[in-house]
Amino acid sequence: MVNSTVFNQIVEPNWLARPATIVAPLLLGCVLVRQLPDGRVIRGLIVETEAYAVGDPAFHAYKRRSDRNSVVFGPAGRSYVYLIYGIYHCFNVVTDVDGVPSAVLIRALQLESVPDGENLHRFAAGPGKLCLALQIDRSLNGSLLQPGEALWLEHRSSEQQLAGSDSIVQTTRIGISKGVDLPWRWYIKNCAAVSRF
DNA sequence: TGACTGATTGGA
DNA sequence: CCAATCAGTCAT
Repeated sequence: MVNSTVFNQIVEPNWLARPATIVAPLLLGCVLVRQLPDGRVIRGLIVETEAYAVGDPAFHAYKRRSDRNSVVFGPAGRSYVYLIYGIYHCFNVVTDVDGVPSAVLIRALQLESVPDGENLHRFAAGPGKLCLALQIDRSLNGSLLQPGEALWLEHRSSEQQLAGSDSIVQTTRIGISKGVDLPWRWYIKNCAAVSRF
């Protein structure tokens, strides 16, 4: 009864080494931690996720391995970051076992604080916006998600336990033109930091 | 609804 | 080589 009530447990690669459709809802309520080059730390509660997996036509790895998507073919516990529409970045957590392409897109965070004048609940409400807020770009693609690196994940603390499955909404994914019927998007119900309701 | 932006991809 | 596409965001 010492550290467990004070410090969050780190999310380990083995915990992520399951199908993206399993991990994506479990990541809701976990904390994404960003340590900036100057040492400052930004923490955000994950409130919206999407799964991308084998046989999924919307997945970047649907057709073949390439320079861009190679990290999602590797073992769980690394970041997959790509540039989208020429201007924004998207951050994913690589999941499932080595050799099975799979990832979870982190779509929105609830931050602890935001710059003066910014909306606390909207500053990281969207995959491009959260990468801006946490200064995530392609230089972090393939990085290990563990303390001491630029990014890591922590499990839900006792103060932020989700009430139960009632508090999670499962629906279809956003912004894609293929695989639109797969219900592989999850978000925390009634959370003002979700990108779209 | 459409403008913006540039890496990536797939087809000549 | 070139054209289309794109897991987004914001202003209109």
